[in-house]
Parts: sequence; structure tokens; C-alpha cells
Amino acid sequence: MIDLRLLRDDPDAVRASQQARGDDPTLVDSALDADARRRSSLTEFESLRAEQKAMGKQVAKAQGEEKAELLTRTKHLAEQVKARQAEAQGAEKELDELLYAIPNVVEGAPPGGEADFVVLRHEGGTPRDFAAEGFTPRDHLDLGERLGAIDTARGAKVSGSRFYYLTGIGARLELALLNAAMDQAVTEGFTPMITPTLVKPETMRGTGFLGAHADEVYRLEKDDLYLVGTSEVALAGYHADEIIDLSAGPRRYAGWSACYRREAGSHGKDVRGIIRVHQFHKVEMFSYCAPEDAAAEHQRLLAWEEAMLAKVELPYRVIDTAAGDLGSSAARKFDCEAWLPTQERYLELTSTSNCTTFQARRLGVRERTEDGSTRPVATLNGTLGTTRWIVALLENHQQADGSVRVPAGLRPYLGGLEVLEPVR
RNA sequence: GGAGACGUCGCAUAGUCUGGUCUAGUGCGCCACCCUGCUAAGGUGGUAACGGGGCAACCCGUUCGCGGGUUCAAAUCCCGCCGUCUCCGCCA
Repeated sequence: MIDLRLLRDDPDAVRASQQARGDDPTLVDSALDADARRRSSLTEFESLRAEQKAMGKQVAKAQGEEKAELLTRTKHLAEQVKARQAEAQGAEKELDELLYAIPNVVEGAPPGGEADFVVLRHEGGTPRDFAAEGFTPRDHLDLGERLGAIDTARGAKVSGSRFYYLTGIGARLELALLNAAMDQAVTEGFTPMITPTLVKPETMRGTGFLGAHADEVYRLEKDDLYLVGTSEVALAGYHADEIIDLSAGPRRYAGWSACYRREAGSHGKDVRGIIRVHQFHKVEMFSYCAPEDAAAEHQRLLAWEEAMLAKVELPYRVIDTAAGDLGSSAARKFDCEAWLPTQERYLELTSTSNCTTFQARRLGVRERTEDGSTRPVATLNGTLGTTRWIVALLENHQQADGSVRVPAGLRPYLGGLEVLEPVR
């Protein structure tokens, strides 16, 4: 939820943000109108209510005829109060719905849509030249099957398309990656968390995932619960309706969870292998911090993502996502995309968003300021490792014989194993 | 799945039967000040959030788990839901 004060004081800023996202700027005017109507009806209701309360006290004291007379007057007043209250509540609900429909105000993201991202830099060395090395690279599924690591056929048999089994070394590899991610997070002072993957509607709504991309989310209708697409949801909800102490700096959590995505509307896209799947695992960084520290915290999260990518020795680029491609709660987003040799393109491995106070406002996460008042905090999130990283790891570190070199950073998590050998 | 108890201002608790004197009392904790050579003890005052109005001091409203209802008036009465605890049953 955006700041109502900002909407009132600087509606042009919100209109500009809507325009940058390619969203409807007239929402701003509808919200301003609803706000004005709410305030006037609320004032009317409140003065009538004050009168009613004062009269109630007289009724309590009065006796006999005087009381009977007061009762007839106050009965009439009660009807008016009820009507005005309904009016005020109606206006409030209308305003709320409009406010919930406006995505976060963009902060520094380049204008444009999905294709208009800005490449900030390339890291992790130049991608390998397989032609020069004298062999054609195999794709991750080919490699994974030879290693006995990935089984998509049985995944489809048991659960349908976009499901898979990680088997043998594949299962160990995922655990190694995620354990390395958890260890790094703990070393950097994050609190490790294993989070619920089913959440209530208000939590899902509060994090902003039920807006334009609601189709992406699995819903258990019978139980009125949602399956999370990332532990960000459970971590954002963790401090909902709380006043937390940030005087010692940001509160940082590292969430480990399964993630579920419907992948609606991506039919025919990335159908091979485990690039785009309905269920995977992820270690996610989540930070609650003071609003003025959020941009700096965003850079820190990005740096931690890059430290993990360095451990896995992948070539990647960092992009600054364009406004039109931001999620509804993000004010700015940086992705790290690893090079995928067989497709000769970049594949998103990490994504870090600065949600400023948008989520905290919806979820009621506040801090106490020095003057004793409260204010919403900022929330940020970023990826430290996912099942998908296996794709980039296998392809980039493959050798001519179908074996795969284990990057040094993961060896301690695989009992010192240096090479994954094909089993067939 | 069944039965019962409970849910009140940071924590603990009073208030609910018998609706209005609740502007929610008290203790603890916390903050400020006073007293005391230091410490301990003591004293005085303050101590929720959200919204509306006002330059401000301040005023008003909402909130006693959540949502409805009854009533001139609800922490208090009625209905539904959620959560916690205890016992029983069932499953592992």
C-alpha cells in the first residue's frame, strides 16, 4: 500500500509512477476523490456520535418523564448515527480498495517494459567458448540424466508436467547449494528460518502477490489458504501487526522453503528440464530496515547474492529491471542472470527487490521512532540460492566426457567431491 | 472428530453474572522528576494503537481476539468465526 500522505501531498509523483509502470494514472484521482468523501462523511459521523454519547450519559441519570423524553430524542439520533456510520464505512472501503490497487511507487527503475532493463555490469568471468574447447555443450537435462541427478519423466508421471525428481547426486547437489546459502547467511548475521508454505489470504494479500499476478498463486479453496511462491511471504508476515525494534540496525532473516508457482500463461515456455517448474526450493534473504536505509540495504543484499554466485563460479550479468516489469510491491529490482551456454542467453538466478514501506504498510509492521511515534518500516528480499541454480551449474561446469566439475565453494557440502561422474 | 475453560492498555490481572458511575481499575515493568553522601528503599507524575480536525496547546472518534446482532446505550447480553489451554477419541 502506498502512503496516503504522499498521495495527498504529491499526487503527481504517484501519477508519474503509474505511467512509468504502464498502469492507470487515473486511479490516483479516484483515490483522492474517495479520500475526500471519506473524510467528510467521517467528520459528520464523529460529531453525531459524540452527541449520542453525551446524551447517553444524560439518559443514564434522568428519571421518569424526563427520561422518556430523552429516549425519544436519542432514538432518532441513533438512526442518524447508524446511517452516517454506514456512509463513512462505505467511503473507507472504497478508498481501501483503490489504495490496494495502486502498486508501489517506482524509485529509480528505468522506464519501459520487460525488454527495457538496463545491464549494469557483467561478472564472473567470460563465458566458456565450447567451440574452442572442441565439444558441443549438453543441456542441463541431458547432463542431469547422465549423472542420475534429474528425472523429469517420472516427475510428469506422478505429478504432471513441470514436476521432477532430484535423484542421487542431484538431490545432494541441491542440498549442498542451499546449505552453502544458509551458511553464508548465518555468517553474515541472518537468522535462519524454516517457514510455513501455506498462508492465510491476508498474508498473501499483504505481500502484494494477489494483484496483477494472482494467477501465479496456488490456492487451496477448501481451507482458504495459499501456497507461497517464496518464503518472502511468510517472512514478511512474520512481524505483521508488530512494532519492532530496529535501533540496532536491520533485522535479517534467511528463509528456507519450498516454493510453488502455477506458471499460468507460460505454456510452451522453458518446458524442458527444471528451468521453469511448479515446485522448487529456495533460500531467501529478507530484511526489515529503516526506510532511509532501504536503498543501501538493497545494495547489500545484491552484494550477498553476488558472493553466492561467486562461490558457484558462474558468469552472470546484473540488470536493473524496468518499471513496467516490477512486481506490484517493488520500487526497484535487481536481477542476476547466469549465462546458459546451450541456449546462449541469460537466465535469472537471483532477484532482489526493495519494497520500501509498501508491504509493511499493508501488514502493519512498524518501528518506534526517537520522538516516540510509530512509522512503517521498509522490507527487502533477495535470492541466495534455488533449485534452478543447478541448471546453470551443470551447463557451465560440464566437461567433454559428460562429467561436471564441482566449484570449490560447494565441495565442503559434498564431502569434498570434485567431479560429478556420469552413471550411464 | 467430541467436551470444557479461556482470550481486557508491554506483562500479570480486576471488571462480564446484575448493560449506563469504564474517560477500562490495580500490580509489575518502563520514562521523567523529587528525596537520599553512594547503593537500596521511598515519593510525584507520566506511560497503547489508529483515524479526523487544529499553526499549536488541545479536542473528537474508533479499538476490550475477529465479524455480525439486540439496545437510546455493549468489555458486559445473543449468534457465528478464529486462536490458546485441558480432557477424551482417532491416526502416526
